[in-house]
Amino acid sequence: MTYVLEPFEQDDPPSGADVEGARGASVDESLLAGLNPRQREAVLYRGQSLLIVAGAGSGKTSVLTRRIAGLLQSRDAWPSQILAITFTNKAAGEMRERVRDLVGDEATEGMWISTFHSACVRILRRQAAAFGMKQSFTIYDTADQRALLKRIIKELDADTVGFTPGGVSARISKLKNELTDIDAFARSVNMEDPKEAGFVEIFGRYQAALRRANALDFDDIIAETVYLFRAFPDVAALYQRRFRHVLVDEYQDTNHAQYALIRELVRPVLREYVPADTRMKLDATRGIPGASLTVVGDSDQSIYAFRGADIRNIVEFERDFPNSKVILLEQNYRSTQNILDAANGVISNNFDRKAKNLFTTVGAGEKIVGYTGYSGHDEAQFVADEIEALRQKGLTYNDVAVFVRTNSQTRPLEEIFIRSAIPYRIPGGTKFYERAEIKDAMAYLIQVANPDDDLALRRIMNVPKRGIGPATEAALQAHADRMGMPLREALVDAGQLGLGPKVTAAIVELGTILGDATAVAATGAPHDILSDLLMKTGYFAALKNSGDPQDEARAENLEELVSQTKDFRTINPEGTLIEFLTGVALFAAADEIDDEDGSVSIMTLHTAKGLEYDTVFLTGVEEDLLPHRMSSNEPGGIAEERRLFYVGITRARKRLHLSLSASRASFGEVNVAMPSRFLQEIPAELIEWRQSGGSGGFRGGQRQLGRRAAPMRESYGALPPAPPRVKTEWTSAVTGAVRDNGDLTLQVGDRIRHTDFGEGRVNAVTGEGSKRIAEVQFDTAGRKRLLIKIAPIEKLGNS
DNA sequence: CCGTGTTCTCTTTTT
DNA sequence: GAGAACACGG
Repeated sequence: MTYVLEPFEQDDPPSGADVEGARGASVDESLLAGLNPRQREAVLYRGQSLLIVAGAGSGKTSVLTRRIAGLLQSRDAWPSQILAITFTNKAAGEMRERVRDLVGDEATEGMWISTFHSACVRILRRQAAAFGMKQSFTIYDTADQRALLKRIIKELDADTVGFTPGGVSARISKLKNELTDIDAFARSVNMEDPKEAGFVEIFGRYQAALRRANALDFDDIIAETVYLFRAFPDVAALYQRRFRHVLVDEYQDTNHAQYALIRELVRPVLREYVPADTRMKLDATRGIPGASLTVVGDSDQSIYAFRGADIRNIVEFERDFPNSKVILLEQNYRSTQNILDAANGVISNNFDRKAKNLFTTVGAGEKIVGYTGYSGHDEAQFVADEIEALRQKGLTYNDVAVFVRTNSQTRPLEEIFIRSAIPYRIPGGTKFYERAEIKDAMAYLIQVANPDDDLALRRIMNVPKRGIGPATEAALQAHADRMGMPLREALVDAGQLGLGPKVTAAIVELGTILGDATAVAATGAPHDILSDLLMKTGYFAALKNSGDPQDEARAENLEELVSQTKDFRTINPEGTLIEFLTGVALFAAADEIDDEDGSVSIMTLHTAKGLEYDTVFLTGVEEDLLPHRMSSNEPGGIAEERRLFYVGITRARKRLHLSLSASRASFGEVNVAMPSRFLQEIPAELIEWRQSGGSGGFRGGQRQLGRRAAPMRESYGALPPAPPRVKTEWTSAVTGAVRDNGDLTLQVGDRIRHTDFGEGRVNAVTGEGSKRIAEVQFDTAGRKRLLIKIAPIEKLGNS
């Protein structure tokens, strides 16, 4: 984890910072070097509110960082008066780095460059007392949230009437993103309806439990900050006075709560909240004018509607902030014209958008390569072969990214990459922090930092095994409820509960261990606390002494966690346990991308946003995957999927590969897949379809690891233009001819030949129509299941 | 209370 | 095809 803490204490502006500086001093010409006129304007504009509509690859990060540097240079701002919000911690780190390169080290001090969540957590910790929480509050991730909801639903027997943790959490999240709290919601809803009343009950209990546990979920982090500002104008004024320039990146992906937060931050400061001795420039009412706001975004790249992102925030910016200036950046500095033409072709199918056409001066570049495999593995093999072929031409693994729509698509890619000895990483896919043993260790740390967190305690109460089962836990819980204390305090009272001597001793010991750790939590080094806990509780020993071979790996993972806590302390010498936990909770997939570690990155299209690569493989361009099946019911769902495709395409600098497969395994079974409708939106002459050459499947399995054969497929050149929009069948010219065995009928006992697996005998045939599957016992390749319609097979006769 | 074996559900994307 | 939930026997 590379998360770097910013100073925790209130970093007051340097004395004199609220003086009206020598405004309008000039910006050094060198700061504007290489910028086009529009970009220059975006750097230099000094009005109240500015919207930069930045098409993909239009150099917005460059503009944003220079704008910040320019504000400093021209004395329009002190560093500490700047608040820049980015989408990921990684983006924040890079922005800080680039501003530092422009203006020097000390000039970035006190500047806040962070994500919405990090900034809000920072504010909330400082102001915790104001809204009745302890500074040590912990953050619940989606899994914690679900675990808690599951418990509540079970308590209420609400599962029997159809409430699921997932469904409820989605709904709560939505409400919080709309700043609808439990009271407002309860008022708005018909409580006669048992379904609604049930939801209100669950929501209420959930919120109460969070409060009792001194915890916030992701959505609370933003919403509570807004509520805090609204309830305490004096607290809001503190930040309004401090942040005179607010800059927000990826504005199209802000949700209502985030929008409201920004509105609060740039609100003028009323006279009553202006200190008497201020030297800041006052407006006519003797208040302080609102901070200047710069937002950067592109509605064509809005891909987080499912998370409450509201595209209207950017579309209606000019209405929301009157007298705002809008600057459009359309020149693209990233991709070749072919790639941009494909992108423009796709996105122009979204109606209801402002016309915008990306262009470049770098020339057409290479054609887009298309490939249709007959299975996910075949598609993955194409990617692997192509990567190796490009490597012969000098491309490095770092330059390559493989995009997927869903996480499950990474599996065949991983398998083939391992087989092909291609180094890869899956940011956000390792799920290190989601492993059971890591969650256990984290629960210990959370419990130590925040003893009110009953959920964390329940998780580790019997890990390692202490003989505390459900009955014992219930007894402890009952005692805690009776006394009105957190579960943690009940541990030390175990002796009063008439439990067995052995289990009582174990409980008291746990209480003591946790108590000792909490005593040093505020200042102690996280790695000391963690290794102490792992030793004293016997968790580490339990894994080491176990017979289960997997436990060895688990122990290693714990060692890895310990070493991460060490790294944390190296980077942040004063970093506390609670700060470590915050960093982990707010750590995002994109934060772990390392573009210099010599490996190919495999990631979801969502994670890919904001990134760029020389060579991009966009895989699974199929109906039901992209656009995803789930999106087709939702209003605007297809348009959002199209934007997702657009985002993927525009990540590529030089080479773009679009691939798909004629069949896709999901949820254990294989289904026939159809090419995505989006493919038809790309001018056909831009794509050069490669044939699968009749080969496919686990071709990689027949080659030696690490040694590469020359690229094996020949190009058949561009294929005829796409047919009109109809349901495409698999003989389609859209995607290049793919094998289609038509109505080939196989029966048990038939002999067949497969291009990769050789000859075999059909053992069974199952399924209907295009999904008919043959189970074949091959003479040498073992038993396989094949989709009869598309497998590269021929019938030899009946044996 | 614990371990094991079986059945069942589920898969979109994420701070 | 995996992970959770449940049932059952020690």
